[in-house]
Amino acid sequence: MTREFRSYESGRTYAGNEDRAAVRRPASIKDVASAAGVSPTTVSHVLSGNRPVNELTAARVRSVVNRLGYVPASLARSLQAGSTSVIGLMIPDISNTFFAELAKGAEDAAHDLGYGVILCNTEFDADREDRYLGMIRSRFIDGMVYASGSPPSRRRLEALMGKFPIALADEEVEGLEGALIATADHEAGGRLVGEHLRALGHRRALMLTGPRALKSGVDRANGFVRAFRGEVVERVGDFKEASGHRLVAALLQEGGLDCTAVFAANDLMAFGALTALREAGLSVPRDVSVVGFDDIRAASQIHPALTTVHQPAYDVGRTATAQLLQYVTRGEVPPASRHTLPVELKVRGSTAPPAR
Amino acid sequence: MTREFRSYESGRTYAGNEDRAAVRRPASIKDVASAAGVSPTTVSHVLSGNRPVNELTAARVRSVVNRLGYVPASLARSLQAGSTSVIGLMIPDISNTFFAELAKGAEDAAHDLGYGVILCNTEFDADREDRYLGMIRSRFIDGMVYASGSPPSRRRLEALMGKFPIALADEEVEGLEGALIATADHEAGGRLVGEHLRALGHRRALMLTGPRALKSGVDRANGFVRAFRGEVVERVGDFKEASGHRLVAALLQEGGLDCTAVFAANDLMAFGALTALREAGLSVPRDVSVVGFDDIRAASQIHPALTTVHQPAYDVGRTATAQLLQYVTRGEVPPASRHTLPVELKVRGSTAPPAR
DNA sequence: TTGTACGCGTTATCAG
DNA sequence: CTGATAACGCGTACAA
Repeated sequence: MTREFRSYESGRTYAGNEDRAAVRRPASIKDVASAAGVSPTTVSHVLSGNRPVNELTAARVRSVVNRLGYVPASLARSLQAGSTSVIGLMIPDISNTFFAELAKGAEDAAHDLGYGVILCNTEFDADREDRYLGMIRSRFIDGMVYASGSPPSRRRLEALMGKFPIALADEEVEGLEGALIATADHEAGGRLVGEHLRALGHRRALMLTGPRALKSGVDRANGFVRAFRGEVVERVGDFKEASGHRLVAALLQEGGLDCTAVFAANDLMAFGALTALREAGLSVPRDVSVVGFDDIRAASQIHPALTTVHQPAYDVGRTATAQLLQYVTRGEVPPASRHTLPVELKVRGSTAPPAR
Repeated sequence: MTREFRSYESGRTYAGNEDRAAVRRPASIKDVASAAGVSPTTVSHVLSGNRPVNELTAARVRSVVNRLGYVPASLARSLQAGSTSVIGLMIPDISNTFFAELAKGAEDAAHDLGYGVILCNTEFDADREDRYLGMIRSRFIDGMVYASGSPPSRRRLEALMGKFPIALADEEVEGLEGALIATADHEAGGRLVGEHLRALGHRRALMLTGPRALKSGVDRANGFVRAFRGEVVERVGDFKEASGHRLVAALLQEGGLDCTAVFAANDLMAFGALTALREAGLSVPRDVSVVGFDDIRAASQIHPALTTVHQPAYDVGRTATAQLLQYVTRGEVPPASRHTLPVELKVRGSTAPPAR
């Protein structure tokens, strides 16, 4: 039993069903005004408190508001105000705990200032990223926290950067210097690992890096090498578990690891390395020590628990967003500025002094 | 060196800085129209293709569009269209991998239909939840996928349910029957575990449940008990790792487990149980088999890998969203309907036949 | 204390 | 093939 309601002013159509409460045209400020015998202006002011209204009139208006279930259309309000109080959060993969934590921080910071967050999950897909960048160009969102980074989209980002409020989180984007950015102290993280392994007595280490293009990875590697002051064998992976496994397995097959420690660029690769070592009959940490980076949740849940560098993903998201909003709320484009957040070494069961 | 731009029509103020590209009033369709010497109507149609336009005129318009960098304000378009093409996703905690997966599914489904998703992370905070529910009442979002559930907010949900498009994901909400809902087949999950353990030869099992208030947990327990057809000792926990540890440790201290298998209501509790067993010098699966529920990432990475029931979190999010949008796109409120998604038993190293 | 009129930027309608 | 006009729903400057 379907019916149609036709609003007399607009001719717009609303379909519904008697059995499950039908969708009817929502009450507008005009409806309230005429029902209460006042002007829309008065209704507006009763609700906003922006100017004094006769208490009796106000009461009458409020009662009508309740009776009609009137709620101001935030869309119209946004149009007139010129801003939506919504920002975008661009990340490659929300199911990666690192980005999930980052998202949580961003959401918290936004919530504190009454902003909403649109989840822009890109899967590193440039088209998808473009679509979301379109939201800022069409001004549906007031700003963007950008933590993704498919290379083809960098040009677009660059074009937007000076004209719209954008903050870079977690990863710097090559060639985009004059930006607001919040990132973890990757270099210090690498240094902490280097110092830890050196203090334990290790002198030869295998370093599994991520792609060379990412500045964060380079920073980690540099920090490590400088602090470790021993021999470092380097192999380039891609941040995935499989690559950690592959690289270590290959080395083992080629005639031995010849290292007492492995430093992986992230926890996932460390997991892969652990598996490869176990398959080769090596014991961690007795035969080889293993260190990761990120401190994702599983790092503390596996056995042996993984020694790793805790990245303040939550803080990165929160800081980037808070900084961005500081300017967005004032209708300004943020200036270039850098916020480097401290990392922490979590020493767990996967590291020990090298065997004699 | 700060300046102000004052738009002559509106008197609105735009602040900027010469050094970093200033924010100036974005070009509107009127600006384009007058610069191209046509009416706004024509500009609109050139861009939308909704009616034929003289190719010469069109070319001129397009050139002006590019020169001015004109992008239609989606806000104004939404106001006129009566919908924003954005929905909300209400979840308690995005950093929980289950909800992160669910969110990914929701985002994918929304993206497919050109919809955006606002992340509504509640931390089970009723105020926060209320604020987000406000977005649907104020029609800033066209619908809501609801996977949260602080008890005090249920009334509000109920009030909204018949009037706005809402879909329940993952967890049914007590007393909210006439709704669109997508959930995993918890009962079947419990049954699969029961059959698995029985087939292995187990006849006495410890079942660690979640809070009794959650229908999903009750379903799992019922499915298990019915299929296991053996003796079941039940202990009530709270889904946290610590509670799994506590319950098992207490039982061990009271004079033995007296069971050959443990079925935990989720993986986290299973982890706690594993730790307690290990601390008591018991070996898994030799002395005791352990099964979890959810299949979070760490489940396959611990040693021994955990036998568990894989929950289709992604599919739950995707299905709930796709179903919701099916109605939203037609401006309808979804009818009551249930979508139960299949689960899968992942048999890993933590289960084996009971010792002789 | 209240109301009128206009602008926000877009698209649909109707007229030419 | 094109344009003027109204309407979406709200806030507010200005007038009374």
